[in-house]
Amino acid sequence: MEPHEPDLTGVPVTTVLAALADDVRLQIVRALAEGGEATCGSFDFGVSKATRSHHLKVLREAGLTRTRAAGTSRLVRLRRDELDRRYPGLLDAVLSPRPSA
Amino acid sequence: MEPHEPDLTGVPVTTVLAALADDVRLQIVRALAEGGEATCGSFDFGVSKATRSHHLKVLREAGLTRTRAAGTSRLVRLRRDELDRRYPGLLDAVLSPRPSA
DNA sequence: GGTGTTGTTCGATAGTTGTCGAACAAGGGT
DNA sequence: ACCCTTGTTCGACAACTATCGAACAACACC
Repeated sequence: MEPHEPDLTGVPVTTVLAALADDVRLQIVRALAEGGEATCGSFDFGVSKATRSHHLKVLREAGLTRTRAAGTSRLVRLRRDELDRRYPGLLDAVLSPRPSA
Repeated sequence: MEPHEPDLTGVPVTTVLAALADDVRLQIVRALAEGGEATCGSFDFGVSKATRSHHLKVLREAGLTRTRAAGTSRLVRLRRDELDRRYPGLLDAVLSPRPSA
């Protein structure tokens, strides 16, 4: 099965934003931004593994992450460079909003 | 009725992103970013006025816009400065993504 | 080959959301 | 006073989404 990791230019902005507009997924993205590559199982945010798998699929299909097999695990990483090139400042703004209004 | 325009610091990031993650609302925001203040009726993007009113409410309650009465109309404007202070680069990135991947 | 680990997929379900028409409210103009 | 314009609110409805347990698949290791 192909991983279905789309070209960033082909993904509507609304799809990217919708992918980020969820608490669990935002925590995943935050963890990836800080810790680099990680296995799916490392994202234990109080949801079942079925739900986790679903969220990772949403992120992947929105072009936010890439996944590669590594034995029985799968390693997920953020497509930081590509995202920063297409949406400069978006990830920074979303991941660490300024305390000022 | 109070307009329910929240303090930006009190709105979760996911709420802001969810508000932007809709095609009609993004068109409204884009129009506001380019044209400044505008009446609700000026946003005719193929939806009924009930739907339009709903979208404007979502934007307002997410802290993206302010609304003030002006006769029988209402004038809507983008909270650009506040948003740029709290989420630097977000609006720019969302409103005009680079063509490069 | 069997067992355990790691993820994915498949229903099912409850909650949310986008959409509409119709009814309502508030002003302005004549 | 009457009407017209402009928006909001109220059900209603369809579509989507987040969530789960259970079943399945792939791989490693003993």
